[in-house]
This record gives sequence, C-alpha cells and structure tokens, in this order.
Amino acid sequence: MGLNLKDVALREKTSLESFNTRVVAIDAYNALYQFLSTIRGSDGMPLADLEGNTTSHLSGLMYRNASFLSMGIKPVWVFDGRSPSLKAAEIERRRQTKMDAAIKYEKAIADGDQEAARKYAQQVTSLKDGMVDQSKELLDLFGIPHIQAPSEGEATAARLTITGQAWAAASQDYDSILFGARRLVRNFTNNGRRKVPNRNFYVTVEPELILLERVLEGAGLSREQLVDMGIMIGTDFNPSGFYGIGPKKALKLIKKHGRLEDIPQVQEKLESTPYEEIRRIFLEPDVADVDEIRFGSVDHEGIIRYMTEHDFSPNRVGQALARMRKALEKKSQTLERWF
DNA sequence: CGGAAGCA
DNA sequence: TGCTTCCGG
Repeated sequence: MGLNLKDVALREKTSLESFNTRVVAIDAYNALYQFLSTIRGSDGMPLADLEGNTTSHLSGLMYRNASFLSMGIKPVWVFDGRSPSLKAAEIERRRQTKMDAAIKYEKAIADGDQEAARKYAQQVTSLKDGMVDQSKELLDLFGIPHIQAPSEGEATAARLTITGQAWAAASQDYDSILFGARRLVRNFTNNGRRKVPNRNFYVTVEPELILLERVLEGAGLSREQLVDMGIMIGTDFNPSGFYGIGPKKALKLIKKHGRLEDIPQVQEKLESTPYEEIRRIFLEPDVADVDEIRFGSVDHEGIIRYMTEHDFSPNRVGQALARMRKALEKKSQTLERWF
C-alpha cells in the first residue's frame, strides 16, 4: 500500500527515453498487481486462457518488457520474499478489503451496476504463486534477469541503486525511498492520457523521478528522520500511523524535535508502536546479495511457444516481437553512425 | 496496460 | 496525422 510521502517527495517529470542503456530494478509484485487489476476485458474480468486461468499478468509482462527492450532499457525484476512479521496486520487489512470488495461485487452484479462491478472486481485481484512462477519463466525467455528478494522486494531494489547495479528503482510506492533507493521512478510506463473505464474522464500518467538526496535536502531531514516521519504517518508495518498526525504535522514535529523519542506529543503512541523494529526494517533491511546481473538474449520462438500455450494469438505475439527487433535494429544503426 | 482499429 | 475507442485471452 505504501505511505503518503507526496508532500515531501519532490517529483520531476521524466520520460522512458531518458532511461536508454540504464538498468532499472522493478518492483515485480507492484507491477504484476497493476497488470492484474487493469488489464481486463469489457466485462471487467481479467484476461484468461480457455480453461479460465488468468493471463493478464502475462500480457502485461510481455508488452511491457518488449517495450523496455525496444527503448534500450535494461529491466531487472525484483520479487518479494517473505514479509516481515510486522506486516501481518497490513496483510490482514488487505485481505479484509478484498473480501468486502467480493461482496460488493456480487451486489453490483445483482443490481446491474457495471461501473461498480468493474471497480470491485479490480479490488478482488490477487497474485497467486503460480502467476509468479509463470512470470519468471517468461522473463527467462526474454533473457531478462529476475531476483528473488529474501524479504520486501523494494528493499532489494533500493539496495541495487545503492551498489550502483541499478540506476533507479521502479515502483508506485514511496516505501522505496525509505528503504534508501537513491532514485525512484513512478509510472514507469509509456502512456500519457488514459480514459478510465466506464467513466467519462481521463487521467494523465507520466513517468516521474524522485531523488532521495533531493527529498532529504528539500525537507531538511536525514533518512533516519524521514523514516521516523513515515512511522508517524503510517507504514505497512504500522498501518494506521499516529492518530491525528498526517504528513504536514509529522514533518513539523520531526524537524522541531529531531527524532521520535524526543517528540512530547507522541510519547504515548510510542509505547504501543514497535518503532525501533520498524526503523530497522527500513534502515537495515534484509536484502538479496547480488553479485552480477546478467542479461541474456531474447528467445523469440520460445516466447511465441510459451504465450501460445496460454492461448495468446501467435500473430499478435510475433508482431510484438518483430516490432521490438525492428526498434533494436534501428537503434544499433544510429549507434553505428557515431563510430 | 498497451497495441491497433476507427475516425475526423 | 493525431486523438479516441476497442479489444486481447
């Protein structure tokens, strides 16, 4: 879910083109959830093979990676491992939200309310183990590396930006910067304006870059203080945060007093919050040790075979790959002209 | 979501 | 040619 750091996180517009040749560590769960909830047919249900197994994640992954490679972007997909036990409450909260959504979905269907049905269907989305395995198989066929994080994927992605193995981490959640990601890209996708289904308006999604150093400088905080601020607002590890304290007040308090222990207003809350443990999760996270990130070659035939097994049209898949190959040829030609 | 068809 | 709508599985 992530925390609300909009107010302190200075964002600058960017473009996919500017990521040419760069390695980007992608929060795999974050992206896969997005695919599952947004790639849907007109009935609001996810895409599925002939047996009814969901395939939206495969569609999203294939087109997204083909597009990344076409643009010279080097994606590394980072998968979540076991969640810290402190996340249990948040996970339970999400489970409950899904159960509620399932009930609301049934009601919307009974009422014939299409728009509501679609909305709640999206909220029921869940990422199954099998989908994760399938996603890794597809990445292998693309020659695109994937890393299994021991714990939160965002933490390992952040680490890669610190070691210099990745230029940036891509996720929708701001948690990445608490984990220390030097650069975070949000909306790491192609499109500008998008119509929201069944409704008559558009939203603009443009890639945006958040630089940890600038966030800290801009707010006049250390990373430790940013984490403390996050704890007051609420993180996945203390979802409700401190009652009555939002981003504005949290910033003011942390700047005035320096650290949680010294803020008079929150002493009572601290007694019931494992704040030291939450700090450790962000500041000393359990991350994968990655020695070398290897990019392989694209197995065109293998991808077509794999996607076809999941009832994708071989024509469409072949076309997507042909487009990618063409883009890469063009790229190497313009490069040759320089030498 | 992202590609392609449809339309001015 | 550029923008909107449609559809994939």
